[in-house]
Amino acid sequence: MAPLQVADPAVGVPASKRALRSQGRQTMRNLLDAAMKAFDERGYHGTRVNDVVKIANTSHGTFYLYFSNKEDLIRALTMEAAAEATSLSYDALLEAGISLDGGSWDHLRTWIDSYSSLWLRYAPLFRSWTDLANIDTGVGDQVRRMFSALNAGMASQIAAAHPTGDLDPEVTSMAVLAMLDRFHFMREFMGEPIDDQALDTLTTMVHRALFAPEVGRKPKARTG
Amino acid sequence: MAPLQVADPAVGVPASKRALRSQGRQTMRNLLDAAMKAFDERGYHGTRVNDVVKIANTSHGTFYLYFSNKEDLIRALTMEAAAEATSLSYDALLEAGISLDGGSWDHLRTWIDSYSSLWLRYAPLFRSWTDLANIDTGVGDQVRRMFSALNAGMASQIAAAHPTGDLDPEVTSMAVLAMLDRFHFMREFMGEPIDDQALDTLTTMVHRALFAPEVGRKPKARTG
Amino acid sequence: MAPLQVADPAVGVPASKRALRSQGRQTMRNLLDAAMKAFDERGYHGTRVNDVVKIANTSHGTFYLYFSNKEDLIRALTMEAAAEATSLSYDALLEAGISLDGGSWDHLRTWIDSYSSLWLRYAPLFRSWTDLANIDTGVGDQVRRMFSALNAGMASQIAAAHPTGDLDPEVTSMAVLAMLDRFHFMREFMGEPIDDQALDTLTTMVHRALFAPEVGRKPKARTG
Amino acid sequence: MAPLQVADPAVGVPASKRALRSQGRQTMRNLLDAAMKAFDERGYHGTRVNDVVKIANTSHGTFYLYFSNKEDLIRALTMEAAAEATSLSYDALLEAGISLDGGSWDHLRTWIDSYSSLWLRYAPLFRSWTDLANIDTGVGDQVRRMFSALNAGMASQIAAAHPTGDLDPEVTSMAVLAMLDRFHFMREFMGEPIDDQALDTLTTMVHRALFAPEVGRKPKARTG
DNA sequence: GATGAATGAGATTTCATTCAT
DNA sequence: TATGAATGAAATCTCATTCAT
Repeated sequence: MAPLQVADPAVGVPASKRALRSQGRQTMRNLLDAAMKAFDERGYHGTRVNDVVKIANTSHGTFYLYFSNKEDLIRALTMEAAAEATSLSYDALLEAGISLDGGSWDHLRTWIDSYSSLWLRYAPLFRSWTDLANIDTGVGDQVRRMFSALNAGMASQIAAAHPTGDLDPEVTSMAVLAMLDRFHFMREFMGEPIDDQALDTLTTMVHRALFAPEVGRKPKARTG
Repeated sequence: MAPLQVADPAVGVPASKRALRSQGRQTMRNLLDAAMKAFDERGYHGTRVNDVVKIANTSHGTFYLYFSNKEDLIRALTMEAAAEATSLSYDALLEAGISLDGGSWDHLRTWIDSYSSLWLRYAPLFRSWTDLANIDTGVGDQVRRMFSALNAGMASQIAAAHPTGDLDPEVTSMAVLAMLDRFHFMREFMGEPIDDQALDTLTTMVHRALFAPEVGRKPKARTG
Repeated sequence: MAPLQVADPAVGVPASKRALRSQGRQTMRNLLDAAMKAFDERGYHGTRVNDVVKIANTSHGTFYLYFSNKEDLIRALTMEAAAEATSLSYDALLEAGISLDGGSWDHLRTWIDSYSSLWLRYAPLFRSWTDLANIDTGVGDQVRRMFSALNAGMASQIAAAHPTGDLDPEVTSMAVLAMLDRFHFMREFMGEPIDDQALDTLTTMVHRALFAPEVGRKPKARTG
Repeated sequence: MAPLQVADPAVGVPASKRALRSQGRQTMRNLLDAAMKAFDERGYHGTRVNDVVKIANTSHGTFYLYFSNKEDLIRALTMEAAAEATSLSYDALLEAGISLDGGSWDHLRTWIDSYSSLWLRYAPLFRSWTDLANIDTGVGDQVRRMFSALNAGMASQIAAAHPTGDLDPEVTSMAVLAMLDRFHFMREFMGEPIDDQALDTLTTMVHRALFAPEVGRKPKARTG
């Protein structure tokens, strides 16, 4: 089962200035890639501009030709990642012929697969977001926007599948995304593999959470 | 439904030294609380020792009387949090008379409630861990140990409830913990409340994921 | 003929923060004095923070404990200088028993003497102002305020001496201050001494310009 | 009353090299003008090569085709200004039929007018000189030479007008130049106009200072 | 115990100048 | 001629940590 085809990041010109010639574009790409590598190795906060330029095999001065500082850099990367992530949302799912309407386990699995490869690709970034989103307003808003879109798409899929569902689609959807996201992080952190078996299990859990008939007792009405 | 009684947070002597008189004990407590506050406002990396001592209304010099450095401080806090978190694990659950054996929604709800209050109490710390765990080995290991315990406890509960279950209890349990943890973060981040309704929904989802009969297709055997 | 007694600079706490103990006040004083020395040797723009701390025999970090940057430093010095300069204005003159009312050459000489010693004391600063006043708004405004006061005082003295004078006192006064100020700069720049003889000549010129009966033709009425 | 005719500003080749075609000549002129504009806005020290080339609508590389460095640029401008200023000196005055011999107010006024338009034209440069002259030896010497010529010319005019004068012509002349120069600066700095009225007043003051009969007491003989 | 002052390693950033095309 | 890209020396600034009182 192939992952969803994700959109070409393209990205290119972040917060920047003058139009770049091809040499300039290449240098900028190098810096972005280098940053990703550096973040992976040492985390955002542990990464020095110095580390990035060393990996990109260029100079300090050059870095500041393309980014006004480290924050600018992570915003550029975030923009790329957010663009790709959006490709996993509602419309993209439909376009890819994937729908949760029928409660299809396979469709769900395909989508989770796509999410998984996205996560793996941008893991260093995703890890940083947790911390950054609460500090840097720029990144925070970017992430919020992206996440909003993702959540809304998922929620409407869920709603469509559950015309008479008893759970709030927005809350449900957020719980699903939370599980997916953090599961990846935890597996890596604990040194466990993220393989097909793990994703199968994950899929089954999500599938049950969304489509299983109610078992056991329902929550009582509450005040507050 | 009252939250699980969590362990006395008094914690005890961090990485530090000599027995403290009550004045000293108080100063130290002030510093720890101040640190928590500072982390909440600016994140771990954004927090300067300066910020902490200002909030604690004490001086630079005093800080280093109680902690050998900034890491020492966060390790102390982590230790407190980890101690409390452990109280949510297997043994604690049993002691509290809570068991998932029967697939009781109410028992699950009680446990989730406990988790929720723990999370809310230590949110600033939890947010930092994501980033820190990859940088500071000390904290990383503390968190890993704590998480291991939590996961093992949860997994054995699941196993007990599902003697013939088809999903790996360790993986399942990690997915549940992931969902709980991240759900809280996301709700806060998106400005949504973490109220009884949200926790009910969450509980129902976990309950279904764990105890629902299989619906739809099962995963096929895979290679890889 | 003794220079006017100028006010105690006192100054002390510039843009700064917490109350300083005596050690701190001393360090700050050292830095201010060192800065003056450095500016004298290399001009404001030629001076590095490094130069200042080397002269003050302290460290980089200490500098930033007292000043947030080089601009902050020059603003502190400017404040001192402006305070002293104000002591040469109207009220100070009267208090010192000096009045231009009678067109007294001696009184004028005394005042010019005071100005001269002020200038010599703050020469490095005065030189920088020309350039800085147009760049840094902070310094610009400080200087403008001080100069305004000085000019107003002088103008009212002139007006008092010339109840029927034909020249605008404000313009006249500015011309006098201009001459005094720049004369000092030029003498230094051209390597000529600023001695009693030079100041006598200067005094006589100012005296004539202010009190001489009109000689030759007056300006015709003009348009524009 | 028309200003003195000032020398052709075409200047000529600065520190630079090969004969320039007309296109090159134009580019160079653009750069010089741009520099003037930049200096006016941000002062010499506040001006980056970048600012200049942006205003001149050309590139970094091009700048260094015409000037070997930033100092070279300001020296070129200084040379232009100095050439024009020299046109206000002795010979130029005589050639223009202007002489202070007779103590003519009108002749003085004409000369001051010329000085005034020169100053206004080169204000950004003049402002920078104060600071620069103490840093850059090249510019310092250029200015000193120019000023020397100006002063000598003025002094001999004064001497001629005062065969039996009691004041040192060199000192007197310097005081006059000082007044003229700084008066312009101060008027601009304080936001006051430099109009005919102001220049009339200035002229009258200089005229009195130079030609008025002694009033009041003379300085006593001094030692030192 | 407590504190204000001092430190300096190390990170960030600027910008005049050179270079390859 | 002209240009965009690259460079790196040198400056600024931060902040965890130590010290003297």
